[in-house]
Amino acid sequence: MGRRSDHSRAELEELILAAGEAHLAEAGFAAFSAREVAKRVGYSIGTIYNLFGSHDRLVLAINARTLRAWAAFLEARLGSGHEDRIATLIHGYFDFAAENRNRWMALYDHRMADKMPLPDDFTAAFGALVALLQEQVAAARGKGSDAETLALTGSLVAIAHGHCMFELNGTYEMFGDWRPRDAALARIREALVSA
Amino acid sequence: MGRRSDHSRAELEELILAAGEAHLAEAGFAAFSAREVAKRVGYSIGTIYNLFGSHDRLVLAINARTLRAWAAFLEARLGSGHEDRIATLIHGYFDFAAENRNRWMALYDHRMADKMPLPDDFTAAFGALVALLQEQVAAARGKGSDAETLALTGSLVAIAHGHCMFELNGTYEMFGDWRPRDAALARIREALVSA
DNA sequence: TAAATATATTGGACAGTGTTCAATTTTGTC
DNA sequence: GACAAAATTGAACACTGTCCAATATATTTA
Repeated sequence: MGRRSDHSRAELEELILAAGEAHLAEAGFAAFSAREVAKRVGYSIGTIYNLFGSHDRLVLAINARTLRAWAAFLEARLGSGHEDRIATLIHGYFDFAAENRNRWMALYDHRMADKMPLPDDFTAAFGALVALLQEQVAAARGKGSDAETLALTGSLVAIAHGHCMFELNGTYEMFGDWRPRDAALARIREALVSA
Repeated sequence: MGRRSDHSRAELEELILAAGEAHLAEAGFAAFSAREVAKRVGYSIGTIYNLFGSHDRLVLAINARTLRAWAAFLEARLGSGHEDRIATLIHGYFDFAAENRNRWMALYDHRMADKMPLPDDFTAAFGALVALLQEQVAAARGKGSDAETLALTGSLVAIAHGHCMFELNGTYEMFGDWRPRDAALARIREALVSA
């Protein structure tokens, strides 16, 4: 029924993303449905496709939000003034993932079709998160070029990711009473010492 | 229709799993379809449901095969006689994942509904893979209880997993010219030294 | 052997999905 | 008010997982 000035374009986008985020958090990636999001905001499925183009891009837009929320979460933790900033980051990493299970999982559940380039806001959100982490890694090791620090950051994030994933998907049960979170911190400390 | 003695129950299962594996390898987890598997083996969709019960359990059965293939792949590499067995394992880990992208990804794409226990053959296949790895970790460190070795194995696998995932899903591009495979090996060496 | 029972197999039906797009309704402009 | 532009709709399409009454084949019994 034509342009509804109930909401501006930007407001409508925000509305859809907020509803989509809630739906994703409740249902998980596999059960996420664009039609359900449309139902929640009271617009038709067509409108969602006009604004976001595809299921994929809607998920990516929500994922970009998740990345921004994650970065904000970590910054808040860092701001709380604990002096062991690496431990603060690792616990923040795991806590965010655990408290936002489905949203965090969706970050990795979603595979982009072939080599379609990622939307800019997604890449930007990821870049901001990486920059935040890199800064702390740089401070923790003191020495080394930016390129080396960036590469080391990649490795430390990969460590955290692997351990966090195993904690959330139950794989950890295969390894006795192994505690992924503590192990991640230990491995990252070892890597920083060796660097 | 009716019972076709063309294939015994076991033969039919094998037929379906082989076709399903091929389809999964070609299409990837997101596009995997039980109907397509039925089409490939020339049976109806109902037959697949009679044998496997659900889409989920069909995927799990294929995933169990992938785990067994992965373990066999690693054993073959270890048998080739290179003396640096840790490096052999890491390269085997990454090579298998790269050569069987979609099948390897499906291992992690698939999330079981809630706390439904995994089928026995899946758990067994996973256990065998872990045992294989644990044996090499035990040899590499020489000392320590079985429980400690198992926990360390979990941590090393998590490191490999995180790095391998970042290599396959393109995340590595965010970290300059970082090479996940080499980094994984370096981190694992550090962890073994520190252990 | 023929009849009765047990077991496989089928494929239509259902509710849901992502995606497209002609038709419709609203808004902005002259 | 008339016209053009833009936004919104929802039916249509091809697909999915899942269920299950009907059917076809095997096996067992008489």
